Amino acid sequence: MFALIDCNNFYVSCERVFNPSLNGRPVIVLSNNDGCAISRSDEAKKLGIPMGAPIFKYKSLIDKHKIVVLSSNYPLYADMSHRVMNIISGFTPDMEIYSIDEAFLKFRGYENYDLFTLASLMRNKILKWTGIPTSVGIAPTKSLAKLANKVARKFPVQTNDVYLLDSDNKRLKSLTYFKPNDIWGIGKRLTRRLEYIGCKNALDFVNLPEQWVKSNFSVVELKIQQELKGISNLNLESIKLKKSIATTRSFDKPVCDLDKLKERVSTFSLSCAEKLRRQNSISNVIIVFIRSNFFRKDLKQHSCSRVITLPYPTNSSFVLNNYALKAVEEMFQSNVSYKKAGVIVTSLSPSDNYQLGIFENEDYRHKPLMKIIDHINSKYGDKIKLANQDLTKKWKMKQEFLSPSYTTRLSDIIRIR
DNA sequence: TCTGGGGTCCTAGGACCC
DNA sequence: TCTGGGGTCCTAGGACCC
Repeated sequence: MFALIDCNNFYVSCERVFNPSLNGRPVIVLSNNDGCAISRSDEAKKLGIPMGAPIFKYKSLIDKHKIVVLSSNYPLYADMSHRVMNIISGFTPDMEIYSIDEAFLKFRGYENYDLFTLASLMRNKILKWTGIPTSVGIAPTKSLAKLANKVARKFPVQTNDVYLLDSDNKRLKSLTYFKPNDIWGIGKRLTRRLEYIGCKNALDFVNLPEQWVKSNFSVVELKIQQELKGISNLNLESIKLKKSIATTRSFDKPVCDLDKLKERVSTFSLSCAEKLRRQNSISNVIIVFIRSNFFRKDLKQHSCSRVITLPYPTNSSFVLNNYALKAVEEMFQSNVSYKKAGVIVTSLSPSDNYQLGIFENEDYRHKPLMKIIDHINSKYGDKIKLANQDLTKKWKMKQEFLSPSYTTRLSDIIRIR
């Protein structure tokens, strides 16, 4: 059996652990730049704040119901996530950390155990040790465990936050209850197409001919369909290196100036290079994109990306930076206001084991320098930059409602009188 | 006025190879 | 008049996840 354990309203729950006055009140946590609501307490959900809601559109609702608004505090959430995952890993070695607030577990050889009781035990331990409430779904496949988790979340009182989907009757009942959109892997677009051909609930999707699903959608949806029939197709995935690494940002104010845009892309490419070195990878392909604000239909739109295959794989800040800047110069249009840009490095391989180029390879010269820079920057904060980067900290994320880093910064630790 | 960031996987079409 | 088959790699874009 597989289990999916999910932290309820994770970011909001993290905030509540250290600020209990938020309990029972509607709370939302915002995305970077205080743009959208990305975590909502049950109270805020009930008031009608949807996932991803831009807050400026909900100002009156927020004022009217005194909804507490917080900026996202990633150091706090990452640390709390770590603690929760640590506790979970004590229950079974077969664990896949699926996201910051979710983990899949596999119970091999647990035939004689009562999984419902075991899951409740795990849930209570996490709540007691970290203060984070969770829900658990248990089922024969990963997709069904996801669905079972939805049942637990939807009916917390009836299920005690744990749902064991262990019979065909329960499977059919759950599939009938949920919409295609509730299925893990079926999003808005596919749901629209499914509804068009008459699928009202998840069971209708499962009953479609497999051949039709494969040819009209793809093998991904076929696998999901089989998983929902109880045929296990997806296994736990072991921790592995990232296949791509990205640094992308929206700008507070639109950027019309090439030099400013270059400064941003430069910083993003260096950030990617640093992340590459941290996981001991090198990249062979770098993608750079810039784009205007597509919410502003009244302005001239421009969205462009360049995929550059490097002459040799590298994680050198200098090499990646040079190619990224060339790409921006090529793409930039002078009469456009840019709202977002990003750098993605992909086609990654291990840095200690790669094919050398015959003619050009500056990497070996940069390597010791990169090591020193990384060391200094991690020890003293980002002190070493390239000369074309912003040295004045002009680019700062909007975070007006930021909570303290309770668990990761000494000066922010709570004092008890 | 103000609308996030970081990932994965798949497909189609074009260009190229022998 | 009539022009193959089996591959790889690249690019761009789409769909999904949290």
